Amino acid sequence: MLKITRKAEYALIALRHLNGIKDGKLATVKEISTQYGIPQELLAKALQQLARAKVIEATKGPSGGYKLVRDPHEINMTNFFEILEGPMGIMDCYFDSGCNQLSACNIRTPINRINDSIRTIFNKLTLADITY
Amino acid sequence: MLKITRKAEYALIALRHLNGIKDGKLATVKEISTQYGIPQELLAKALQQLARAKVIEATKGPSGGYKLVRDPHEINMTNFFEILEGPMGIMDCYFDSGCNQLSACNIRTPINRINDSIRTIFNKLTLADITY
DNA sequence: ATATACACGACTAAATTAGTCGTAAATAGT
DNA sequence: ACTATTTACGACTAATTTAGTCGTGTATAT
Repeated sequence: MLKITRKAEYALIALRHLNGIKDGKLATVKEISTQYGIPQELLAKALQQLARAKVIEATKGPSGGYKLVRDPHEINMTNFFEILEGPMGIMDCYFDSGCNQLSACNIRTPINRINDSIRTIFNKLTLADITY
Repeated sequence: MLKITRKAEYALIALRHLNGIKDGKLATVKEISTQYGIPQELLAKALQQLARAKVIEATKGPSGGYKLVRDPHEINMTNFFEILEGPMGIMDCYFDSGCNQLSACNIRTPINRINDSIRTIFNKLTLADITY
């Protein structure tokens, strides 16, 4: 329970890698996936999502690859996870309104408080923190 | 992502319910499941787990049911979730040692810090907090 | 006895996650 | 222009996890 997906895990490994390479240099999906033993296609998808979200930037063609384009201090983990996995909450009702229990539910308020606590943690955590 | 299971959700609703009823009184699975619109068998299982863990106490037979036996302040949420769902961590490697990425992994340390933060939140949260 | 309520393992169904494949588009080097 | 390389992306399948059901057993109050 409370697990993140492998896709997010892989993406985090990749981001950290990108953060570690020299300015201007690029890293390819292939490089990263072989270096860390990650399924290439799956990592590719994750990086595509991050590229769409403008967290990283892609260059196509030979000698292409990805690089970080944002300050690692500006990439917070709530953001990061929501790019890859959609809304982050321990229960759907934090976002959805379509709940069948509805009126009877006696834990909505406390659950929301927990959610907020977790989101606060992830809001404060940036890629820079992950990098040490 | 980072979701708790429905079973845990149902159990939380039930615990809160048990916490709200008069001292000495019991509540049955049937009552709770109909009141909150929860599948009876699934709730039954969750409560059985909590009973085994001595968080609640069962009385069999007619006019039987469950009651809380611990001080709500002593039931913390890490405990609670781990009774129902096993080890709580955003990644398995927090507990498992059998990871295939292993040596190459560049995020183990930061991931563990995140895990600790989340566990700290849940450690501090007790059933009493959930009840308001 | 009987009806009520918990205990529990086995099973099925649904949903989510993980991973693969095929194809397209851009581009650097020749 | 051709080719090899690399990202882009949707469709698909496989694996795993979660949700929910069923059958059977045991305790007990009346």
